[in-house]
Amino acid sequence: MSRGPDKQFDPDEALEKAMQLFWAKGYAATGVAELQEQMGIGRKSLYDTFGNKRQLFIKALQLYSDSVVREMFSELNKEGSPLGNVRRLMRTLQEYNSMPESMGCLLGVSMAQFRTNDAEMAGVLRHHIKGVEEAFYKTFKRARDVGELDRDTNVRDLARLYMGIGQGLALIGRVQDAPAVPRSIVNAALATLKTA
Amino acid sequence: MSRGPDKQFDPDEALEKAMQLFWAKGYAATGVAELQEQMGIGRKSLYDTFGNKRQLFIKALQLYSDSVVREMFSELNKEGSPLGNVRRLMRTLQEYNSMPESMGCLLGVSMAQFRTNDAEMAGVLRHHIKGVEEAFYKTFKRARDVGELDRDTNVRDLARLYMGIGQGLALIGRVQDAPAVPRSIVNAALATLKTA
DNA sequence: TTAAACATAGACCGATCGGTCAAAGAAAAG
DNA sequence: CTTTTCTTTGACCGATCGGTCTATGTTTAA
Repeated sequence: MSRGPDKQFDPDEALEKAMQLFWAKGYAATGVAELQEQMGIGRKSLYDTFGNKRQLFIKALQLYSDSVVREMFSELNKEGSPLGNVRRLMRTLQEYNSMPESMGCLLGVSMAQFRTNDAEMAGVLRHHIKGVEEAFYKTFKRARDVGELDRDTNVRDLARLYMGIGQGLALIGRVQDAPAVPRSIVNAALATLKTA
Repeated sequence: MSRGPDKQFDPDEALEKAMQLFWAKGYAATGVAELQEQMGIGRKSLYDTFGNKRQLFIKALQLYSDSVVREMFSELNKEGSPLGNVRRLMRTLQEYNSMPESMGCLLGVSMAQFRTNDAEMAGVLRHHIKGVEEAFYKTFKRARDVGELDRDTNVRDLARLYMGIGQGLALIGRVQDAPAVPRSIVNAALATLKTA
């Protein structure tokens, strides 16, 4: 048996580049030629390694969840006050989405390009945002357990609200040229958490 | 002087159809051939009347603000409790974005396709979402004046939060197949308004 | 050394992209 | 009528779309 030569590029690095491009421009507006240029690989390699544009995109979503989202939300798992962690995360999100060239959230950008009529893609996106919801859910539940939230707080609802606020914030950040609006959104969001 | 024949189509109706298509699919994924088919006009008529695809899209955004958004937010201007109006509006948004084929908000869908690097489009989008912010702002201010909100409530921040929640809700609604998540978001959002 | 299994670059495919243009038709003014 | 001005149709443009395929390495096993 022969195994042939190894790839001359790192598929993970290439996928990372593809993710960045999809993130900035969205699925439809990103061309394969542009992708292969950014990824630094030939077209055949792209199709052999990732299938096609759509499958590449789905893999990019997975990578986004596993890296960007995971990294960002790792804040929530730190020790100490759960609500403190939420506040720190939200301030980070505020800062991030205030930058003049901020690209928002790849999941949100993608939800704007697909709908339930594309059952597979809608399912993939639901799966990923469910992950965000769960991260908030665990944290708010912990907050309630330690008494930082009222005992009758519906932490499931609250988690979904914060996921929604995050998506709205990221979306709006894409077209903002000043930090005022993101700041307001996070200010008002965190103000509601004082009902402890 | 001769005036020549009138148009055989209603530009307003054609623009309405274009708006619907951009709304469902987003700017990049909507082709001109598709547009002219849905609008029921020839290609030359489309370009003579609306300029080009981009200008047509900008006109569609304007129409969306003037019709869909205006209609939806007229709820806020009704007499009676300002916060009651907000609650009714949010429940309407919840219902709308729970429908299995919901398309979210054209403004949000568009923010996902453009960024600050496209200065003109970013400005147009900022302008339109500012309108949403103002609608909430006036209502929350009125709520504070009537004592439905604490005197020290930052109504500007609150307005921006609700605009953000609305965008997040609309975005998530595009890929949801069950009403649970939109319901949670609105439940939790309205729960924070009880601090009157 | 030869053959099999892989990866590479890039030509190439039909289809579609956004946009233009020429020809024909229709209405109003003379 | 004719002329002028406008609209319509649809052919057409170069460019790009996503995707395939051939030809050429390149590496490993036999």
